[in-house]
Amino acid sequence: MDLAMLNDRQREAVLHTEGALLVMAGAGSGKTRVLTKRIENLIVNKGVMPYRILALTFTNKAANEMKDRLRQTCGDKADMIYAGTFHSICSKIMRVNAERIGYTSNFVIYDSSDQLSLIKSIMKDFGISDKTLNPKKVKSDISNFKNALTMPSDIDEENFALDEEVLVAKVYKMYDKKLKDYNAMDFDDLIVNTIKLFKEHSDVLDKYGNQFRYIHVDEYQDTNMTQYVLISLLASYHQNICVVGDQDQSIYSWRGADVRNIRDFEKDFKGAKTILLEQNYRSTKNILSLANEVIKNNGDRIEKNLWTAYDDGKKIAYYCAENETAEAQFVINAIRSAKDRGFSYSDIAVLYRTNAQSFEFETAFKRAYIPHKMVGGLKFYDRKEIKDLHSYLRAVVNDDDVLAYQRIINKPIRGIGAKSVEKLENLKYLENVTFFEALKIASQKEILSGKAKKGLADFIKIIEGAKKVAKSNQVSKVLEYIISATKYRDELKAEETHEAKVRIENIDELLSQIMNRESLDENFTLENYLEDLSLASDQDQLDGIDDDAVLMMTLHTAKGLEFKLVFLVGFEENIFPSAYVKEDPSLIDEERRLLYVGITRAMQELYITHAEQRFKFGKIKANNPSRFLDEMPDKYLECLTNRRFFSSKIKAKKDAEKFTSADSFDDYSSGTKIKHEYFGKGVVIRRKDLDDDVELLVAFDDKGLKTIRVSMSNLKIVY
DNA sequence: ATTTGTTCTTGTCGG
DNA sequence: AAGAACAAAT
Repeated sequence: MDLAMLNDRQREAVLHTEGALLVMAGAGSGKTRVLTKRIENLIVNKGVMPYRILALTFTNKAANEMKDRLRQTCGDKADMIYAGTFHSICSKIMRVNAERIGYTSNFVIYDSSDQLSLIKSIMKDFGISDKTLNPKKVKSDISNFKNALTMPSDIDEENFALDEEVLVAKVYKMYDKKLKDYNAMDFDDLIVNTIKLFKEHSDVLDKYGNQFRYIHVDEYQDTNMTQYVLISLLASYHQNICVVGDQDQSIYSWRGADVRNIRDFEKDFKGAKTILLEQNYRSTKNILSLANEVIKNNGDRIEKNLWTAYDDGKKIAYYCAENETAEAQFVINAIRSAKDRGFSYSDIAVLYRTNAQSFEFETAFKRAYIPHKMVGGLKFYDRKEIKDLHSYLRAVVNDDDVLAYQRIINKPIRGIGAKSVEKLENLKYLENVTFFEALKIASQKEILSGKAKKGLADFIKIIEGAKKVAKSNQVSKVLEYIISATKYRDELKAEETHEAKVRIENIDELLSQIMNRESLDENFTLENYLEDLSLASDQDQLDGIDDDAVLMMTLHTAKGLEFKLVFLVGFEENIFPSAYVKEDPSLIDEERRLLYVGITRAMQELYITHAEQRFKFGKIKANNPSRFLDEMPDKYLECLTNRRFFSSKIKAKKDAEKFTSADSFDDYSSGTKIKHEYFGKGVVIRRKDLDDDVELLVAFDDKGLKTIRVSMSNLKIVY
């Protein structure tokens, strides 16, 4: 095995196989290489059987890449290592052992939108309005309960002082019951139920604990409490656990990730060794220095000395555009120039804070004939027609997937409305049978109205037909059956709209994707398909694409990736950092870490852009440059704008002083109610954005119409 | 009483 | 664009 390509620290991490090991790996310090080499060393030099190695990665793509690299040195044995995300490994374990905790192995996995619709329907049943409880808040509360391993049975409502908390607990209990009744698990359940399985069935834990002699966890800074518990249980058998991570790149606290895991690793695993990887092999000095300068502003972090042997490279280009169109145009020009200088499209990525920003770039790229690919975002699989067809497939696999049945039972319209569905679900509980059984019973009895009864009979026929096809045919055949039996395509065709045409194209695309998978893997089953679908990550879309195209994605999705050229766009207050920091200032540190991740994706050139005005929710809004701009020393930056660059920095500071407790320029859109020092209360009629100021036409309650400049007046927004 | 069609509101980040 | 609230139709 070739260890020469590793530096001393990396080599140490590769060879330190016994006991607990924490690798603090700065951005671009070669952690993937270390993990792969480490596993290779275990297999090749230490003769460890591959199935005794567990590697938990952040995406399936990372796991596949690891296997691909290992296959080159270890051969087909590489496929036997257990590599995957926490969720996919847990799902694998649950499929084998589901019966032990009251599930069957064909359970479905509910995604966020499934969760939300289930929560909404439960709230409706309880008569809780959306105003009393925000369903999204309930969803995150439930997730927090699960991530703290607080089971519904652990909750005693007596302990809650607030009515709201009591209600959330009530919803949580029903939510948990329904998931079990539906033979479904949400993402949190995959982990929590595996822990439950291990705790309640020591023989199962023994099996896996003994099997996994070497455990690896990548991106450890983004693991949550349940994931920590899970690996602790498994690692208690052989104590060989290696985690890799970087505190400064922790960007998922909003979904339960807890940096305490990485911070307390040495306490949690006795005798742990820590190795620091501080040499960066990715970026130029300018890029790395900028990243270091920015992240310095975070409190509560361990100082790190990330360095590179590379040259200074180009300065970071900063561009302040007039509006979002000009911002996209600047990016296009810079891409063309990069092409002329010998870069490929695929060397380039456009990174943004929110998916909504992608639209402008997509249209601009299309117009400019720049090949591009959007990663993540509104996913293909989130489209209505695809979700409908998938729900049919889910219904075929799982008789109790009530959510899937609810979605499709009246698609196409069969006269089975909400009330009928409610009756049907009641019947399921009354007769204590699966939902599909309940449908069959209902169609024989006089429970539904004539029209609904007829529709139900048709529906049952379709599902039974599809089940029959599924028994002895490939997935594509089942789907084709469903499409023709439901006349799904025919109905769209009859619509004769552009939208319907696109939907038909999507359906055909879905079919061809499935057929493609079938041609590659003869054991490709419907169950496999649904499983892969629910566990796929955004980055997985990059697997196997080799088009020469500019990639567009969110900063979160870009984690772990690198590009020669990076465009960091929308560098503005209320976008990056997100407007949510206004409500909760403690969020700023994570925004800064996200920026750190963004900057360190760049290898050679980094461009940061900002639009002074942009359309948002149908209105023009002016945005100040990101406050993070002030944290970037001028010596690393080069201004590529004929507009005011440094003045905008000064302006931001000036604004901050003037409006410490008030609001910044961007909040004075038309319709805003304001209060003026002398003129009193009024409403903004029109706003005009000047170079360094904003001019407002205001209708004052007492003084009539006045034109004022925001910078000249002491204004407050009246809510 | 239910279902179907229409208008209105809303919008981080994702396995 | 999609779901929710509301109005109209059966």
